Amino acid sequence: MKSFIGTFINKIDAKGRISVPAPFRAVLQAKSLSGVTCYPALTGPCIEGCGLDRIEAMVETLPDEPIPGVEEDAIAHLIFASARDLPFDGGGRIVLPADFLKKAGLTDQGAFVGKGRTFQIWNPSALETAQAEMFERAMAERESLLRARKEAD
Amino acid sequence: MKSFIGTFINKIDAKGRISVPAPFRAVLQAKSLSGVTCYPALTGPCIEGCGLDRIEAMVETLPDEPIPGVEEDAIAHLIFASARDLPFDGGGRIVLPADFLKKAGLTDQGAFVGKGRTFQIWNPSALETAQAEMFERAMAERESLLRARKEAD
DNA sequence: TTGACGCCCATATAATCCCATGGCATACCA
DNA sequence: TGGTATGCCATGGGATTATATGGGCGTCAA
Repeated sequence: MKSFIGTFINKIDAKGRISVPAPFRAVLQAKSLSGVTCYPALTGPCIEGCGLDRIEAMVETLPDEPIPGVEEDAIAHLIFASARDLPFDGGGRIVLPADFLKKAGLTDQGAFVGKGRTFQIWNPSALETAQAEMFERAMAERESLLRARKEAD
Repeated sequence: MKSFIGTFINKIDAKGRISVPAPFRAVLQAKSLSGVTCYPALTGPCIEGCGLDRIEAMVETLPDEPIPGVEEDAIAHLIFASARDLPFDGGGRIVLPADFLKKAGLTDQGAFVGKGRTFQIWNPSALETAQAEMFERAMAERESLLRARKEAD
């Protein structure tokens, strides 16, 4: 199973088009997919994407109750209602809908960030800020772990 | 299971290419891999590498929730965002991306350092400095251990 | 009619492949 | 044992291909 790896910055043209990085396209082509499925990320100001197969797998995991509970309904709504299937054009580009551009603060450039099973599309400068924060937090986490280990000795 | 052992210094050409040492390639070929996966090391000014299988194994350990927590999201980000899959060319070389060259201070030469399950790529002179420091610290550690043992007698 | 959208082609640049070379170590032969 | 042949490996450069990106044209719907 190939995964989405690496960060690639591409341009967004006047039509809202952006090239999906070739390595990411290769991951999808391995599943015979000719497009990506995108939805607003719940964890940050960016767009998340994956293959349609993953979305369909999500459907399977949801309980198929005739009368869904409030929780399931909310989850289904968040993911499925706002998800869009974006097909590649001849050059491997997708068109980002206006609401996605707005949600992620995208203007002239988009950064594709690999996340393993999924990827995200960020405004490059927002990405830099967010990454710095994540790094800080990870380092702090690491420090406290080392301290705990030392005390345990 | 073969592991990455030894140190090899190879040239970096104008295109950013560097030959992966044949013994290292053999380790990867044993796993039917035709490339290496590299990422900036957290512990020092160098690039770390391993087989793609090792990264994919990490994907498996991550929880596969439709809605990831912020924590899991950050972990996936730190692992995958800065990693790159670098395939071998016909001569067993890889091309090092510009940001890797910068991170590790690489210019005309790179030192491949075996670390068992992984390996690292260093600027040769930076490696020498770092190794001297590591040696100093190891010796100091040894001294204090010996002293502690003597007091215990 | 005016956008929005899908589809096509054009192009510069960057990445990838391919082959040639020289050095080193090993294997082979006289 | 000395000398030579062979093969692998690291490296250089050129040719070919892929990629990212810009723009044009027809179709459909508001």
